[in-house]
Amino acid sequence: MSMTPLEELRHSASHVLATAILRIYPDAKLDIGPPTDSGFYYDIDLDHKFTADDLVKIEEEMKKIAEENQPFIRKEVPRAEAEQIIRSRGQERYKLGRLADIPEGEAISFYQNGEFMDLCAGTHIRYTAKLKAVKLLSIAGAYHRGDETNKQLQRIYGTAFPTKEELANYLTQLEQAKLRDHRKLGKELKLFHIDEDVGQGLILWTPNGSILRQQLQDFISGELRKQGYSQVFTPHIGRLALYKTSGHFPYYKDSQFPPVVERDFLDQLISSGCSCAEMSNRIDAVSVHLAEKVNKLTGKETITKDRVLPDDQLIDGFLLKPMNCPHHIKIFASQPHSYRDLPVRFAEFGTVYRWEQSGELNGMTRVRGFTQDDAHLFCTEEQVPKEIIGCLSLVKTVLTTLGMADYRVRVGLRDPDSNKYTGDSANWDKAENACREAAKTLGVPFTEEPGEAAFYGPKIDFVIKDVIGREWQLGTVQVDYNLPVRFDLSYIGADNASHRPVMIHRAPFGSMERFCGVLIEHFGGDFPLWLAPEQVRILPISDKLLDYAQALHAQLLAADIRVTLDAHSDKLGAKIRRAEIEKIPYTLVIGQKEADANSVSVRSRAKGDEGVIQVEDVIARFKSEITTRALPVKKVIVPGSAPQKT
RNA sequence: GCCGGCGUAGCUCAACGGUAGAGCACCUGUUUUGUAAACAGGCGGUUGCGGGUUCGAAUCCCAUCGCCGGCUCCA
Repeated sequence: MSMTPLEELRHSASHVLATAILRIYPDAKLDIGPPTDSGFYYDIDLDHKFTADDLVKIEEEMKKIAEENQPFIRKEVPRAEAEQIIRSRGQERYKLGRLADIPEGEAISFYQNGEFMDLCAGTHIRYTAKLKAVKLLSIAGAYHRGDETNKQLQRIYGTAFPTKEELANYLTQLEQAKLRDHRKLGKELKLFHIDEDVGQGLILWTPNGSILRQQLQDFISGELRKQGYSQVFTPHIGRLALYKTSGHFPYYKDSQFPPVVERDFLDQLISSGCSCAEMSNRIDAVSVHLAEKVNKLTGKETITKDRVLPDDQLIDGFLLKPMNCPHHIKIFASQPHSYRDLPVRFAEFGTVYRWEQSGELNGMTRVRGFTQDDAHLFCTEEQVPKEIIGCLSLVKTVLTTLGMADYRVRVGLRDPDSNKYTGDSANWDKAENACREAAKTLGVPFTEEPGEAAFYGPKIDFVIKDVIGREWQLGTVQVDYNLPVRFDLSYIGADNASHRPVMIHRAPFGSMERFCGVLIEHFGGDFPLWLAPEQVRILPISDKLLDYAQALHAQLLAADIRVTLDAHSDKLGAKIRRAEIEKIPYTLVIGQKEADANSVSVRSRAKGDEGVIQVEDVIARFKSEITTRALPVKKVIVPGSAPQKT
């Protein structure tokens, strides 16, 4: 495996990090230290817990090692000698396991710099003196081999660049990215709130954030009408049996909110002294009737005998819905369908709830309750390719409209070694092919990733990075041959026989919460006019202009523009400053001159003072900018800093 | 869930064993303003919640909740 020069530099930095750590903490047991996209890390097992002060000390030691200008020397050895080297250095705890990973017949190499020697395939820079710009960034926990049943090690993250300037630039970039963090902007611009009394990962949309979301929903709804979708509404809960039929329960029990058990059952259970374990079994269990039905439809023992209990043993209850599909399926199944009706497309902004582990929650991007811009398409097998392409074009429309170009496309296929997938493999092959072919039409590079499929079918995901480089799946299109079988869906074909439809699940935004989180960061809070919660603010330069200001305010409101009036008795500069901080796209300054001429002085956030314009003209301009969903002009000024006074 | 760090006024932060403070925001006056901060006064905190140590706790200890960075997970 060859490394780029930058990776080589960073990987060498991780060796120097290990060298420094062993100098200060000789008892440290090393695991691995690879380069990453933005730097490097080393995983270390040590009783002493590293602190921020330790990082400073370690970094100083690393500088010394760089100054010592040690050469990196490669040494290839036979396996037995490798083992002996590792033992002699007291590093057998993890390194022997890493040695065992190297296949027989492959070269076993060590790299030595100074007194330090590490099992390593390489490659490296030639001398430590080339490490001129290294910075240790953070300490984190990480499981050995990424397996949570293994011991958790301490991971030290750092980064390195060829020059000090590049490092400084990178660190500045990191700082600036933090200013755009949706959690920070969400608070500053009053877009959303998370309250611990309401619960972790549950978003409260404040008025400003609600405008943003509503605008996006209106936008997508308009696109859906053009594409022949039907709006539906469904409740937030469904009976357990529904999810036992779909297969979502109990397979995903750990990532669902626990079921709501009916009161009668609860009373009964309490009086009968039912144990927790027994209760859990009886909730998970499936009736004889349902098991037989599902097994017959799927043609195999999908629901095993050990999950079946007699009806009087079953505990009924409801589940907060973890997805909308079963509800939409039931709408489809509620009426007979002819091939002439297909495709049937049901759309709903459907709110779902999932029990994410507390440590995984993150602002709006990883939450426990979220609203998918969901839809389910029911079509014939022949219609699948065209429908997938239709869905993809919708996602593209969305991303293009918002100027989001920095995303990647992932075709999620099943993992051939896993048994979590339902349905027969011929259908899987068809569905995977349809996805692959549709992805090719996108005109965007995509990767095929085994193991990324949903349990019921393959999918095409749009993945976008947040300001600190974390990837989030947004839009998704999934092909499903399985749920139609489980729910015994059918339509009458031209041959007057019953046929099985194919389902497509799709959500161009993914979830409103995650999408808005990413969107806030994408725009850094400087939303295009059509999305800005407050589009225009009127700034009278004195109270004497209030009458004119109020008339103007009414006029803009009548034109359906989100406008406010700053009636504080502050100087103009203060009003402008406030509007800038709140990232209001346009301010209209009015003084006597403007009032006399039925005009306004326009100041845009992007360009500053744009001069005096007639009221009718400025309204027309705003309306046009809103209806075309124009993207904001990039500001030249760096975010967060005021322009210098001249 | 796990490892580590952090919770002080609406916001950003100070006080680090000895009477909880500043700026901004907000309210009230004064000011009537021309493109990024007028002036004065006022309101506002059982220091996340609960225990403990101490003459005395925001500060030290324990527990719990929440947040942050990773890890694991993500239908």
